[in-house]
Amino acid sequence: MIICEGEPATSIFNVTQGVVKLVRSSSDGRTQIVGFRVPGEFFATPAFERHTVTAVAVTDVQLCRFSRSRLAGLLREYPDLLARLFEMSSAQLLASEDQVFLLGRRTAREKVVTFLLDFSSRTLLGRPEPQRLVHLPMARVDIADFLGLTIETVSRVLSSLVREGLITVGISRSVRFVDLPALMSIAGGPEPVIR
Amino acid sequence: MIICEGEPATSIFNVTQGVVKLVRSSSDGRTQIVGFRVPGEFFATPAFERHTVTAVAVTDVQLCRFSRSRLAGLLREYPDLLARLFEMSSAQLLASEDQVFLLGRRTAREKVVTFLLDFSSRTLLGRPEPQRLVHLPMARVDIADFLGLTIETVSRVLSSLVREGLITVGISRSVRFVDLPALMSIAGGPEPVIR
DNA sequence: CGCTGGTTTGAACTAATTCAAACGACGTGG
DNA sequence: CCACGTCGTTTGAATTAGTTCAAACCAGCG
Repeated sequence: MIICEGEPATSIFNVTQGVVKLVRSSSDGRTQIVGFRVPGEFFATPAFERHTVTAVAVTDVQLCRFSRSRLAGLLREYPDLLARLFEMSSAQLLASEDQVFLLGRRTAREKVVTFLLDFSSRTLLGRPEPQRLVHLPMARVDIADFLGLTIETVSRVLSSLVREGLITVGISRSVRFVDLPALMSIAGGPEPVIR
Repeated sequence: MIICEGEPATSIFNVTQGVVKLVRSSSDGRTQIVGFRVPGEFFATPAFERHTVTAVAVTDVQLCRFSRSRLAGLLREYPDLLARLFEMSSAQLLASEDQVFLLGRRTAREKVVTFLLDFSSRTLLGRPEPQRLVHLPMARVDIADFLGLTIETVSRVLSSLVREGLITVGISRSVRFVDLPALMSIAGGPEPVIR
């Protein structure tokens, strides 16, 4: 666990290696992952006094920490940095709204396929077209917690995708996209805005 | 309709009267409301070239529009304004993550009660304690679209809350909270962070 | 070799949806 | 002023997507 929901926010983090999950949880034990962070991405916005999420390492991670005071100094020194922070926060808002649509209006199958494609395109740094192969570093329980499903449902959907020949699952949580067009048509999603 | 998803973003808006809904929709007709905006709140972030949501007036509205060019000028003139924008965007991100938890991990009943209490506390400008009476300007279909439910489910939940004596519904979409403690315990939600 | 933690599969169940119909408020026109 | 149509809302019955509970499976590891 890197940071914990509710504790005083003293730093922001940049992931350089590995994957981090951001979790919201309620007192009765239900948890919802509000996002994953892969290398190159930030978490723990400095806009609030306390952390709004719990951050947990999904794999071994390497992080770059900026203390709040250091950040304040940098902001004075480089005024453009604030614009960059604003941009990042806006991009995260956009991603969060995508997730809202996903959770509110899409079926289990659509959720899983969308997750596979999204995560795939996010982890191949720079390369534009969707990869045919993606490695999922997180357990089923994390995928389920991200998609608002149970692990059994995630597992069943993956099995059915394999049965229908759309994907194959290899060892160590790797997934190969066999019928990419079909997968993309299942993912569909909100009207694609040029982003 | 005030702005439309995907069209070039030329302005940002501040609501001064009435209520606006922000909608994401997919090509197959499913829609998800990602937020409501009440007087005092902004929408249509200037961070992207194109609008990421469709904004529709729920009631008669009065808006204050800032063109992008005007905003750019203001940003040059008042550097602190950017910090304010960043804050607003962060607050919206927080709200969006709340909604993610709501959609992903809570039951229909919890969703509806949470919505009632949240909307109530948001519309009473300034007054801190939750009001006993709230006016819902939007139709059932909008509540359903916000909570990822159907109108029938929303209606059924409200009926059951009335039957159990937790609320009463008056004319013209007004709702009175009869047993506020019980409602708040149903709403519960993620661990309350001091915000 | 046997244990452990994650994953898959099966069967029963349930929360929420779907389909259908009745209901009620409201505005319009006779 | 009242009948009528419209649109939003409520209620009911049947259906289903996803969950729950349970057991089997499997890979990695001491």
